[in-house]
Amino acid sequence: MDAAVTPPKANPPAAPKSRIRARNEARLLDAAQEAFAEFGFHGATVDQIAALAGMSKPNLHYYFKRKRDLYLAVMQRTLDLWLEPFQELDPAGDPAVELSRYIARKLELSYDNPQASRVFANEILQGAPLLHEYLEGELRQMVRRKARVIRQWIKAGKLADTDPYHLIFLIWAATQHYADFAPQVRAVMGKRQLTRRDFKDIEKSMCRLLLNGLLPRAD
Amino acid sequence: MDAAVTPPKANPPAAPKSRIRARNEARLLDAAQEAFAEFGFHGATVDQIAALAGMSKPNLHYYFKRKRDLYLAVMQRTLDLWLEPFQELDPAGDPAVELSRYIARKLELSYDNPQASRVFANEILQGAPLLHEYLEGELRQMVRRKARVIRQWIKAGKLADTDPYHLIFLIWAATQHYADFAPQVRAVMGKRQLTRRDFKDIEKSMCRLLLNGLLPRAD
DNA sequence: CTTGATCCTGACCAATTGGTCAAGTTAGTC
DNA sequence: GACTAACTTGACCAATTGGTCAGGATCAAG
Repeated sequence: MDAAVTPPKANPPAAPKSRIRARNEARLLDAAQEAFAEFGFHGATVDQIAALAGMSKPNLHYYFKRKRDLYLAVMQRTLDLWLEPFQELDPAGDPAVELSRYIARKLELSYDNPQASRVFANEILQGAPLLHEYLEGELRQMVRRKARVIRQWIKAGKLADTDPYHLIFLIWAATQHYADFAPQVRAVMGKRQLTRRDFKDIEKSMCRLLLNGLLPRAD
Repeated sequence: MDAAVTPPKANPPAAPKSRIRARNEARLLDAAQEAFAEFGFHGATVDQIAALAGMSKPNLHYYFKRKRDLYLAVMQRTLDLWLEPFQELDPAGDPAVELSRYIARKLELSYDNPQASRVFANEILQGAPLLHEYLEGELRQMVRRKARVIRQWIKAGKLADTDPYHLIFLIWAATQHYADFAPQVRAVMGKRQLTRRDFKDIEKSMCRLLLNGLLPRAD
């Protein structure tokens, strides 16, 4: 909960947060995430979020001065959650294992917390007005670092020659697709819900495809 | 421009469309697509769309009674555009060629018309309230048919064993990612714009990855 | 039990927005 | 040129929405 996103005006420097405050902020964040995920920033209303959190609108504004602050806070949370597995890609590990694990973890996030993914997707879709700095700063550096790792693997002959950036994008796109486009996936597959079991299948299919490719292998 | 989406109330049965009407509807559709792509359904305002199309709001309403009608019409157009290359996957062709061509065409669409992709993404993200029927009907059938084609290819030993549905989702996710998440891609890659050249690289990288996989091949 | 800070609310407001309408203008046809 | 249908608009409205405010309730500490 620190420097991942730099809000226009830094939040009041960490008041020690009473128990009530902590509880209510958490509730509001959950409610806001739900609303923003379903209706987008513009579509979600403050009244609605307050109602979802079981409190009055003025009380919401007591904790978050502006709708945008709430939105930022939600996104902050998501980013912190997403960074972790990406960071953990281990240069010393076996790429097949490392990448498979990363895919597995990203898919888990899509399964456990699709709302977070949707809020993020929405923001990017709108041109990322609030995340611009973050994307060009922190995220870019991090990807650059990991791209270097992938290039090492390639040089070491452990991975086929491929553009690291597009590989990363492919993994992001594929894994988040099952959160962001869930309604389409469900409709096309004719399922009412995607179960944990389904996600295990997805994981297996995706890892195999990425590692071995579509063309049959001799071995 | 027919049954892809069934609007709640069918449009007035094709009045012969004067030249002025045709021109203005086209302008409005373009303007609406631009606005919806950038701000989403709720975020885009009717005034804004009218202004973008160079006409007054009441005049807009003369052509499209409700904001939603405009939105539907935009989506209709996109769907028609997208179906075509998917339909053309040829069971008799070589899968490597067919899939590569499909990827290339989808990427072209992402490059030429990212707005359309974004409007669609937005709609799905919001739970696809208006596209539900289409997704569960027409699209589902079409995917089922193409999944069968892929299974044929697998059975014939031309393709590694993989789940056709997830393969299709992967291609959709990967190709549309470059339209929907363009701001992120640009920021991470440190480019101000993705050029046609960039898209050619993406195409090459994606096709190779998908066909050959990440693990080095003996041959 | 008092006191001050934190928390909470009903009532309200200004701005925005989707949509309407009566009245005007323009284009096409005889 | 006259007439009709198609097109266009300024003015307006009702509803929604983000946000405020003054004052009341509650909590924790002395």
